Amino acid sequence: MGSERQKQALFDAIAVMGKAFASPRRLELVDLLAQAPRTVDDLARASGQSTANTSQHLQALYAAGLVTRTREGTSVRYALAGDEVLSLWLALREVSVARLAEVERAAREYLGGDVDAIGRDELIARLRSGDVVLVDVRPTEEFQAGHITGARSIPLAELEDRLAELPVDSEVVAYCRGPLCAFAHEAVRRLRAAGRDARRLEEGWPEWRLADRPAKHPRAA
Amino acid sequence: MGSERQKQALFDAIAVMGKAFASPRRLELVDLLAQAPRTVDDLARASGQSTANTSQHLQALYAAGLVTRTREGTSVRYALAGDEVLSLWLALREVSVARLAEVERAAREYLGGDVDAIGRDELIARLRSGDVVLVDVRPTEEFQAGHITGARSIPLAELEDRLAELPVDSEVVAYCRGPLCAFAHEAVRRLRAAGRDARRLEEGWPEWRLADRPAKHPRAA
DNA sequence: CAAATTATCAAACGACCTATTGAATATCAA
DNA sequence: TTGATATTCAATAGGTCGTTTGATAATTTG
Repeated sequence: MGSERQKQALFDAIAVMGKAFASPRRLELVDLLAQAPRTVDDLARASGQSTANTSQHLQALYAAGLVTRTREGTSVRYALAGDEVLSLWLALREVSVARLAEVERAAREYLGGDVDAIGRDELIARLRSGDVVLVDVRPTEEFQAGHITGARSIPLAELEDRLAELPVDSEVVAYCRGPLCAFAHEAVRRLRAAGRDARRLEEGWPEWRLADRPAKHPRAA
Repeated sequence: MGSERQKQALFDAIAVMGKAFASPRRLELVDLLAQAPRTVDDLARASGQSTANTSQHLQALYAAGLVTRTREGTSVRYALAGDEVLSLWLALREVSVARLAEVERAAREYLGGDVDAIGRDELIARLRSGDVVLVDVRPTEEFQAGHITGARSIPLAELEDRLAELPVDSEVVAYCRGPLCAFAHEAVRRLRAAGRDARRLEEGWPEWRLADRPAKHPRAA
């Protein structure tokens, strides 16, 4: 029968993974990696922290088994270690939104005013009948790493300049990184300001992919 | 559009929940609460730490929204804040076993030699045909707080004394707190040593209960 | 009301974690 | 080989976290 010391060693080992989720900066990196694999430098720029610090956090995530890394020439590309890790992150995020008022408040503040949303099932039906245009407003690299089948890529920064690409008579549905990402909210607000009929998809690309919906994987699994 | 500062505030808030999972002692408390609600004193004794320390950790868990508490006379009873929290804990544990070699190693060491196991579906079939006895080897209070229908309670400590209660011609299936709990492993070893035909159930009570009621957030599963 | 039980608080010390800085290493291209 | 880019390492300082100890608050019991 296992001893008390062995049981504590077990919890100590599990807490290594728990600790990995204990830093906001690391969570931000995990959230970025949930969209697409990236290099250290890329992650440092996207998360607005120094390269050395980013590297250090990535190594902590690596030690916790949450990410993999592969050398690519002069760069090192990090990626989430698997879909279980992705769903663990999504679950943590979801529970924290549900149970921590402060998270909910910070999310509302960050996302700005609420905009009309559309659910998965309705989107699929509308896509099938062809009377809706689906737009991926994330950065191009993330779109290229994987996106919802049938979506076209118009990064938020280019939205106003490329309005002409969107048919005037169809409703536009925008999606981005997930329910806590501000891109789709902002896209819908700008589309509405331009007189378009627009809603945001309730979920983002990672949630859609996990739900095993039609998706395009360039780096096929 | 949300500012960088607001985004960081959001991750800061989520990290509050992450931090709650960063301490082995807290994880042990969560694991105990996954079996049944308990008082501070009870948890302190069960986890082998001081009352003051236990109370402090419980308050950290409370601040992270992972547990609820209710006063009951002179005691305070803590409980997991919901099934989402339970499945989040189970998910973290599972991923850590899958991705951290050290967890897997510590688990093997703690559990002792491997013993034959039986899966959920097979157990249900065998229970229906009546040629198996299901034994819950957890402490009595945990059995009383909830158990698999049809199981009888024989805490591990009483197993040898109560061998006569188990029919000699039926196989015995033992279950406990979960796959990282040593009770069922040890029970099977003792039953075998007593000449009985015995296996352990692969999962424990919390997993069984969650599987019975499909999660409210199947996306996170 | 006083005593006993249970839980929380407060202070203090040590241990650990985080961010920064500057140096060191690895890979590629010339 | 040298230079350039990308990443990691090492050292440090500041902050946070965890445990212990002893005292305090809330509730029940005598």
